[in-house]
Amino acid sequence: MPNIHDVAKLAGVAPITVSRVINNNGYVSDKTRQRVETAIDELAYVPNALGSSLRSKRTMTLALVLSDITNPFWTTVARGVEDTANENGYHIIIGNTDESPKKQSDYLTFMLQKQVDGFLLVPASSNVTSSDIFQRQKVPFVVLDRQILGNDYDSVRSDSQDGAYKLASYLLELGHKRIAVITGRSDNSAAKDRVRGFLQAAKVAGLDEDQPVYWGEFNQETGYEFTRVILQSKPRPTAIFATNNFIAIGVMRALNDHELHVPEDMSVVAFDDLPAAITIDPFFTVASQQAYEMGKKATELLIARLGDAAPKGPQEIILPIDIIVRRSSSTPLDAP
Amino acid sequence: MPNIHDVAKLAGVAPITVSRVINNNGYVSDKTRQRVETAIDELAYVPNALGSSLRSKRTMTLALVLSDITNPFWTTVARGVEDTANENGYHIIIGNTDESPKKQSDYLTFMLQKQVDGFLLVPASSNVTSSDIFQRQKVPFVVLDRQILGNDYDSVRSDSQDGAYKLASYLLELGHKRIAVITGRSDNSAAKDRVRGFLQAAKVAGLDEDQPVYWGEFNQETGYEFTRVILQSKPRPTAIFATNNFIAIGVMRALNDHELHVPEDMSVVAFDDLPAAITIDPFFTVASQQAYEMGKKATELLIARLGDAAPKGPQEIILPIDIIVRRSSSTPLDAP
DNA sequence: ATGAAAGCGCTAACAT
DNA sequence: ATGTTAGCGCTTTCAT
Repeated sequence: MPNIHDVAKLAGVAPITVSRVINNNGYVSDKTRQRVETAIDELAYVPNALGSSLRSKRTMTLALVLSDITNPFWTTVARGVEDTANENGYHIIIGNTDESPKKQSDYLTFMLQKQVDGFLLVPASSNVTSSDIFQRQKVPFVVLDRQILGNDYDSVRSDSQDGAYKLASYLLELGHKRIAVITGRSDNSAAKDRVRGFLQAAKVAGLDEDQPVYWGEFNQETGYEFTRVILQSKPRPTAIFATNNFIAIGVMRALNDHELHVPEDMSVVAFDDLPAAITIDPFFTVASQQAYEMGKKATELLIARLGDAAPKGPQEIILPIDIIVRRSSSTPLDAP
Repeated sequence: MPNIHDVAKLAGVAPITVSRVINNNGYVSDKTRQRVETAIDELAYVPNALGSSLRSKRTMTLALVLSDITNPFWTTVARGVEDTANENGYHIIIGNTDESPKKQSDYLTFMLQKQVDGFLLVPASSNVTSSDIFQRQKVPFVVLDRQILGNDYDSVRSDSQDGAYKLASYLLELGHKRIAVITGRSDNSAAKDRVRGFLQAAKVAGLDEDQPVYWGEFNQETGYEFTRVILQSKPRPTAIFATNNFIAIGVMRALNDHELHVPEDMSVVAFDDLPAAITIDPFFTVASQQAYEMGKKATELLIARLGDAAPKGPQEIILPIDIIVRRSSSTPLDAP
């Protein structure tokens, strides 16, 4: 493969001049630029980013570490990140942690080795002090969706507590008196915030505070299994509050298996909409997060940190949540 | 940030010895290894992969360039690629082309600059001779899902023609006499193969060969718009054959808008299953591709090429397709 | 079992 | 407007 030296020789200039043409900086006369570009084409020269980055100490690459790109919510966040990064001349590399601190740590190490300029992190667990590794390595990072220990970091997340409050209030106004909540792990701040918002709404509505709350994972199995438990419980709740989209799908599957109808036999509401692209007929009443916007805002903040536009202290951006009422919820019937 | 030199100094050895410890190759005594590892921990040393790759000419990174990670089919392929790559010590970086040759070309250039060891490519268009760029740069690549010009390249794809043949035959056996096909762009070999398989089945069944075929994009809009056209056409088809999952969703939305029931008023069959994770209640009769397997097989082939296990000539791996019958299809009623 | 020297490809810093 | 020099951090090659 030809290198910058070969191009320089063919064009009759010094390597640094070729570099100036490629990166479009410094002074190069039009005539010289022409000659260099011809040489580049002739040799089909592709600059080696390793050499460039090693010397310049910038890779123009950002790392996005999230739980699972299979979840349409995260896919949407990722597109927001990718689009915004590209607009600013950056590229991204993605890692899936599957909520495992071990996988997260492996990816962070790998990406640090690759010398990414900054990180966008959805922490696998709030208990892992993943921020240490960044601070030691002096790499800027932005935390998405969740909170971690300490408060001296940049973050972008939805107002989960308020969203849950509004979604629960809506159910309560319909007249539901007993609502089951199925949520994620207790070391996930979003899972906790959503439960907190729910309980707050229940309290305001004057309900007894021992509404059933089931802690599991943000996945379909959790939704499925706990719904089976809920259906056996007495008094049986008239509504189920799923704190993410996968849990909601598990809930629906369990209800279908029991031949129960939604919303006639059970109301179901959820966090996180499913993208229109993969939905035949939007059905769930949801607290809809601004997924694309979350990715965009976080990336803008990170890129600002990398340049001169860095804000002073740690930034905390909280995005509002909208409630969208659809057909999965209605006034309660009397429990059987 | 500390470098290999700092670690070497602290451990009282030469940098090359540190390198040997990190990469676990060459002879290092246990005692020396111990000292080096202590030094690494003490300094929180993270090896710089840029220096390493620049010298060794290997990045242990593969590029996956596909149309759109938002499509659950590609998400599944990507997980197959990622898992297989990781098992073999490789990492992947992903680029979305959105079926645009320009975006594809931009990503290929970027990834070549990053010196990836090999490419997994879902070509945006069969007309673009993207293989040129690889051959010039002498980077191994494997083509997924589709065919491109020439035949001297490695590829992994589903047997689209046979899958379409079986899916169409199934509809024909139910008694459908007029079936509309909605498919992707004609420069997409998979779109063409599926139409070809369909027409072949129609011919075998003795149907007139002017079954309506609508060429568009592999997206929801195409499914939606053409379904509206189909509903106006005379004689009206009794079944719609969607050649991918997004088209199928567009079809369903259009039918819902017209208050038509599936399968009572119209049978619908599709290529590509939707993942169980995001499906409440599997409904479509589908030709199901082995998405994960496609990613896995392609990655194994690419990694074999990179090592000594390289097969001789170009390999062409064709995966079988299964038909799964569900509730979206039935015997036809008389057309209105 | 360990090390010295050289160089991968590029650009920062400093000329001219 | 263009060039020279040096060096980013690592590993290949060759010694010992």
